[in-house]
Amino acid sequence: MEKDLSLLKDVPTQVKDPELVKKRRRQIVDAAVELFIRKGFHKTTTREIAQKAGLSIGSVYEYVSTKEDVLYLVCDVIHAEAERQISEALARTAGGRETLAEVIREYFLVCDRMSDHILLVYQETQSLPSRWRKKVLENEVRFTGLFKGMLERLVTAGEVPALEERALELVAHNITVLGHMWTFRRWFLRRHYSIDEYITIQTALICGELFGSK
Amino acid sequence: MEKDLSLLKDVPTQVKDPELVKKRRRQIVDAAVELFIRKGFHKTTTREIAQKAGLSIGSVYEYVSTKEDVLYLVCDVIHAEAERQISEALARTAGGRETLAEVIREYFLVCDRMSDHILLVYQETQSLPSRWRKKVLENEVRFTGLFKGMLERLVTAGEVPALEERALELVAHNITVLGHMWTFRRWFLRRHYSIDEYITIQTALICGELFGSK
DNA sequence: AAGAACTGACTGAGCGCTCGCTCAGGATGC
DNA sequence: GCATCCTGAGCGAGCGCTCAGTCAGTTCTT
Repeated sequence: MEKDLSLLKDVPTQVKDPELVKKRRRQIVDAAVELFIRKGFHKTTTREIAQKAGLSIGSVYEYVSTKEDVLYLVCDVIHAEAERQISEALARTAGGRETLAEVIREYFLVCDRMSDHILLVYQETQSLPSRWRKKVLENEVRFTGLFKGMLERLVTAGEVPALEERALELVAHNITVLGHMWTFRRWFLRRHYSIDEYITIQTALICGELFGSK
Repeated sequence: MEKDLSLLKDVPTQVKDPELVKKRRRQIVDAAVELFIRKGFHKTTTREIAQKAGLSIGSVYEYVSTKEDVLYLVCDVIHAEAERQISEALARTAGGRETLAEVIREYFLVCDRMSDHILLVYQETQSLPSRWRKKVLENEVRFTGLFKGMLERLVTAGEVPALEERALELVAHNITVLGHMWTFRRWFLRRHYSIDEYITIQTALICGELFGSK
């Protein structure tokens, strides 16, 4: 809900009723996500978005002021959804020895389920006005921060050998990006590995990074 | 030169003289690379490309038949350049114990130098007609294959412990993508790590993957 | 040698169309 | 009857691509 407020500040609307704004924007975003995934941002027209959302173009422009606004809203709900799922997974795990493997597993499964969306963010972030591109990138960092925090907790709990802080941070980035790799190399990886295999092998490799010779 | 022929087959031209085609396409690609990097594919107009290349739009369309053709040519020379540099590095290294670290170093340095170009390929591949998108992705696999080959040679030479073939292949992918990571997270990484630090830490981590537990 | 005929690279005005966005007017609810 | 929300025809800027025409250089003809 704090989120909603910040969005209302960032992306202005002509419509007074905040509940209505929320509802209509949800319609718009849902329509846009599917179209952007299928055709890309540039090849999707505002008319298509309006039609699929069940609104007229005029109405759409009551709730956003540019097409880029729509893209920003889309990126935002994708991030929110991904972060929600990961936070849940982090909260679920006990914090013991198996935490690392469990969290990696959950995260990679999220990447698998949301691969279309992750790809979308990767490819279209550049089309955002720089002010919002920055926000999207900050989200990525916050996201990686979740892993870094977990790793640090494991280190202080003695579950994982102490590494330099900088190395630990890079491991967090590596985990994040290896999840993304499953999405943007899936045209190759899916032909050769199941998601379970992928998770198993990558987990072993990451454990090698942490426990391995240095 | 085999390459030139295949390009002439893939991307037709009205102009008879092959040397001239090569020269003019070089002008077009050079102009387009800079514009695509700065403004993106969609926001760059064919007129801008023509002007920067020192040709009229009409002339440009003697050498390509669509704007997408230009993008494909651009992706192609980027790949060719990257592959050339890596092959050279691979050939230079002796093949002994230090090969792995050296090749990783060279590769990451290439990624650093070419980061704008790598980013471009990542973001605009989707704008290619599917026939060419496929070709670009095949290039990525061939590229990763270079690392896989090197790793296999190290294993048979006994420099690296034997891993399952599938794990070894994923390590090759990981190396490739961690190089790319330096480019598409540079807005963050460059603020916290120098390229040398990045190489040192990542190399240690990758060695952990290979020599580490499991 | 000189003109005629031809070739092929190059030019750029302009066609046809798309698309983001607007705004005057209509519907609805209180 | 006023505020709020919705509608969609229409505007106009911009874009990819075309094509009738130019011209330097080459080949053919006499």
